[in-house]
This record gives sequence, C-alpha cells and structure tokens, in this order.
Amino acid sequence: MNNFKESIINFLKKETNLENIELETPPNPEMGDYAFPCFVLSKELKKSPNEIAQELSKKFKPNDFVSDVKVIGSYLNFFLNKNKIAEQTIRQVLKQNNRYGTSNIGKNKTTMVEHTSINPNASPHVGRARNALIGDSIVRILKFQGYNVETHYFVNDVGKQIAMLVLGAESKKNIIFKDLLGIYIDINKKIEQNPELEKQALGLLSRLEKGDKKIKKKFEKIVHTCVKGQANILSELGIQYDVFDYESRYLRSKKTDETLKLLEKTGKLFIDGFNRWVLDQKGYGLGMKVPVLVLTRGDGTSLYPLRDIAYAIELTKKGTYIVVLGEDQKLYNEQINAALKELEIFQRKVVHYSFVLLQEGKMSTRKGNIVLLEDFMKEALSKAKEELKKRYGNADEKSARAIAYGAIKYGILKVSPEKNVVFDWSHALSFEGETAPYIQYAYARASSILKKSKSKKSLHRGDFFANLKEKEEAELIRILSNFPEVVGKATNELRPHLIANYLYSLAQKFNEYYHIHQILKADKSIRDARIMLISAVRQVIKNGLNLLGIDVLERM
RNA sequence: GGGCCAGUAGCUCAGCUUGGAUAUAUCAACUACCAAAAAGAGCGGCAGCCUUCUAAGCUGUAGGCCGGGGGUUCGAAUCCUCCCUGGCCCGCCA
Repeated sequence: MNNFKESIINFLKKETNLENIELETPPNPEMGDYAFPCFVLSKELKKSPNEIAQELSKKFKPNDFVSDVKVIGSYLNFFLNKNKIAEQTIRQVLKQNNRYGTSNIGKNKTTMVEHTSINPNASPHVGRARNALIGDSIVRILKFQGYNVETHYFVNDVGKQIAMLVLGAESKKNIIFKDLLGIYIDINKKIEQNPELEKQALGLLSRLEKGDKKIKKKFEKIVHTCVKGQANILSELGIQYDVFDYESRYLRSKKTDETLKLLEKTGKLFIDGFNRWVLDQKGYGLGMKVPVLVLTRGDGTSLYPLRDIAYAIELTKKGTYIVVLGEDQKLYNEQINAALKELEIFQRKVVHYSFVLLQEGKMSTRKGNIVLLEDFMKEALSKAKEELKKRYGNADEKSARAIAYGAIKYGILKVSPEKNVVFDWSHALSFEGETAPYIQYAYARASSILKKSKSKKSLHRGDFFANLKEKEEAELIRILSNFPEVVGKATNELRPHLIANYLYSLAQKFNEYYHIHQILKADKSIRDARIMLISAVRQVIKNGLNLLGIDVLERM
C-alpha cells in the first residue's frame, strides 16, 4: 500500500474507531482520488451519512499527501496532493526500474510450480497451451516477487494412452514428432473397431511394469520423441522447465511402497473386494457417491494416484507446491489434497482452468478435431509478418515473433481461467483492441518519443512535477502507482489475468494521453516532466508484459 | 441422482472473494399517482480524425430487466435460496 492511502486510513481509523477502513475510488476523478462511504456509521451514530461526512470533513487537516477533502452525498472524498504523488511515483518507478512492482514477499521462500504436464502422446493443442501459459506466467510472477522457484513438468509416460501409441508405432520406423498425432488418431480408431487391440496395448503396459527391458526401450523412445517435440514448441514460446519428472520412475519404486505404509498408519487404508489398496475419504465433503481413492490394482501394482501422492510428498519437501490443472481434475485434486492432509503434509495449491472449446464442440486429440498450438503459432507469425511488411516493406523475425506470440499469450492470459473459451481464428489472430500488440504499440510509441527526446534520465526533485497538471497525467500517475498492488494481488491469488487487464488500461490511458497532449513540442519544463512520466509508463508496461512472458519492441 | 464452475450489449470478456455515487439512516404516520433517476471495455455496426511525438492509434454514436424467480439490506451484477442453460467430475485412465 502506498503512503497516501495509508495516511487517509490512519486519519479515518482515529476518527471513527473502525477496525477496517474500506476506501473506494470515486466514479469520476474530479470527485476525488479516494472515497470513504459513511453509510456504515449511520446506524451506530443515528445520523444521516451526509451529516457524518460533514463532521469528518471538518476534523480533517490537509497534510503532505492529502491536500483536500470534500463531501459529496454520503461520501467523504479525499484529494491527493498531485505534485507529491507524481513525484513519489515517477521517481520510484525510474529508480527501481525492472524491479518496480515487486514487494519481495517471496524472499527466502522456495516454491515448486508444476505446469503443462501434457500426456506424451501428440503435439499440444491450444487447450493445453492454456495450462502452460498460465503456469509460465505464475512462475514469472513468483520469481519477480523474490521466490526461489523450481519449475516442474510431470511426464505421464506409463499410461494406457502411451501404450496405445507404442502399439500403433510398432510397424513403423524412424518416427519423428510430426508422425505421432496421426499414429495416435489412427490407433484410437482401430481400437474402437477392434477391442482386441486394446488388450494388446494393456499387455504392453503390463510388460513394461514388470520390467521388460525391450518394451521399456520402446516406450522410452516414443516418449522421448514426444516430450522433446512438445518442449521445443513451448520453448519457442519462451517457456522453460527446470525439471522433467517421469512417472515411470515411480513404478515399483520404494517411494510408492513407503507412501502406502504412511497411509496405512492413518487407519483409513483398506483392501477391497478386488484385493486393491483403497483409501477411505469420508468426511472431506467430496462430491462422490463413494468417497474412496483406489491406490493399487489387485496385483499390487501402483495406480496413478499413489504415484502422484508420492510425487507430491517429494515436492512439498522442497517448498510450497503449486500445480496448474484442468477443470476435469478438480475432484481428483481434492482427493489428493485430502490424502496429503491425512498425512499431515502441506496440501498443494492448485490453479484450475476451464477447457478451450471449438465452435463445433469439444476438442479431442483422439478424434483429431483440435487446433494445434504449432498451427496457431504459424498462423499468427505469418500474420505478424504481413503486418510488418505493410508498414516497413520487410519483416524481421524477432519482431514478428514478439507480436505473434504476444498476441497468443495475451489472448489466453487475459481471460479469467475459470471461463470456458471458444476458440475463434479471427478473434484469436486480432492485433487490435484489447490485445498484446495494442500494449506493445503503446510501449513502442513511448520508446520512440524517448529516443527522439535525447534527454538523459535524471531524477528531478520538488515542484518540478507541478508541471504535470493535466487530468490525463494525474490518471496515468494513479494507474502507475497501483501497479505494485495489482502484482501483489495477482501473486496472492495466482491470477495472471489481473496483470493483463491492468496493462490494457494503462496502455489505453497512455494512448489517450498521447493523442491529446504533445510531449516533445511542449515548453521545456513541461516537456521534461512529461518525458519522465512516459518513461515511467514505458517501464511499467515492460515490467508487466514481462510477467506475462510477452516481449516488448522499441519499434513496430 | 449428487458435487464444482460459468451465464453481464449481436459476439468476446472486465467487475463478484471485501455490496455503495443525484445520499438524507432509525422510529411513526401516509404509502395513490407522477417525474427524475450514468453498468465497464474490446470486436463487429454507423459517423468522423493522418503535411502535427508511429492510424496495430484516437473521438463520437447506437447497443444491457448483469440467465429467471424469490429473499437479506438503507443499498444487490456482487450475499442467500430455488429454477433454467452450458462446461467439468462422481472405483482398478492418467
């Protein structure tokens, strides 16, 4: 919180004896910068809210931060000292530079973030990309806040789906990443027609679990090809992982046995009629008919939940464990957390996102009705190049990527994750309006002015900032001063879309300002102050976009 | 059948966790009519703005019973409840 707000809250606390003071923003800046609604006090004091506001206003004395108060209706409105807030905000932005916005709340804290974790069966579609992009942005935000972050990718390399892929690939040689999707769709079709093949796939899986070295090699080869291909695409988008954890590592491992023993101590573990180990999960309010978690098969081999719990135990040992999961895993994740709670282990924090739908319906890799992330990237890239050519006659690769991938990322990140998204090409490829290119453009405009101004960054003091007296300037400064609060909220709630929305409003305000007021042609003193202001705007846009994994361009 | 999430302009979405912008509480009486009552963007639509720091921009305009009904409250898009529609889930897939 900034000291402006703090000084107002302190005043109100003193005068009203309220524990929590909620300040609001008036609908219109001319009405003030902060507002205190007096309704809450009217019952207690048996006076009309307006009277209360009047009385409070008389008690208020202007100070360094707040220059005036005004009663409007039932609201007591505070007017900040504009010079002071301008000076403090701009100086802080320019001084902290790339660090402006951080509160360092993550200092000396370690966090494990697991995201993406796509099944190694094919090239990722745009729905999966939602996971990776949200995850990557969360990683960036946490790092920015000073957390020591380790990024994990859990590879589900021993599933039935992979077994099917291995089966489908049996007769083929020199398989490359691009072939996998076709093979996967094909084998799914065949299995639908001939259930006998499914048994064959499960047979492969069981031989793998029993340690058949030849089969193991086959799996490894395919999985390797797939993970590498997936990671390449994501890396093209600037998404990196510190550790790839393979589920196969937990097959017949001591860790799953140990986990089972730990769970046994809770007294909630039992063997059911099929000779499976099952965890009783009554009392957790899980929305299930029978609240249980099946941990092993009848033959004692582990099922995914058991391996997942073992994995979670490992990660939580190193730090807070955050995981990004699709909405289909909500209940499952509650079950895992309930199991961890039984073991008195910190639960994992989860960020859920809803699925991306197509106009024709749901996406299904199996059926092949999907939009591949790589195709989306290609389309966006070619459109970005086209736009660049229109303007400059040629298109450099780096700029085109920043624009194209920025648009993809922003388009996905700006929507709150619990919403279903319907993918639409023309909408997704738009570079206008509430998009990354719009924000990047505002940045490029600011950069261009600064380049032409040739002025050196110097931090002026005092009434120098009194030269910023336009209302658009006050609004810009106000938005700039909010940035740390927005980043803080996005961190606490693990919601990157808050930053995306913030950046748009900042860019919008800047563009408005740009059109109304001249910077380079203004009088010397005003010009200098405005240059300070827009270099602060530029810096904040850069910091914010960086948290979304979006690059900036000095020219576009 | 049960659980979780979503429903805001033609389309895509902010805002909802923490209720607030033409206020006048509470109590009593009157309580019939009338008037006045600003919900935020983008896209798309319509009308404008490039010899002026980059038009990927800006300005104006039309477009909303905030899914529907009840309730709580001085005040509800926001809280509670029921219903409708869509997404996801509910024992040996991962």
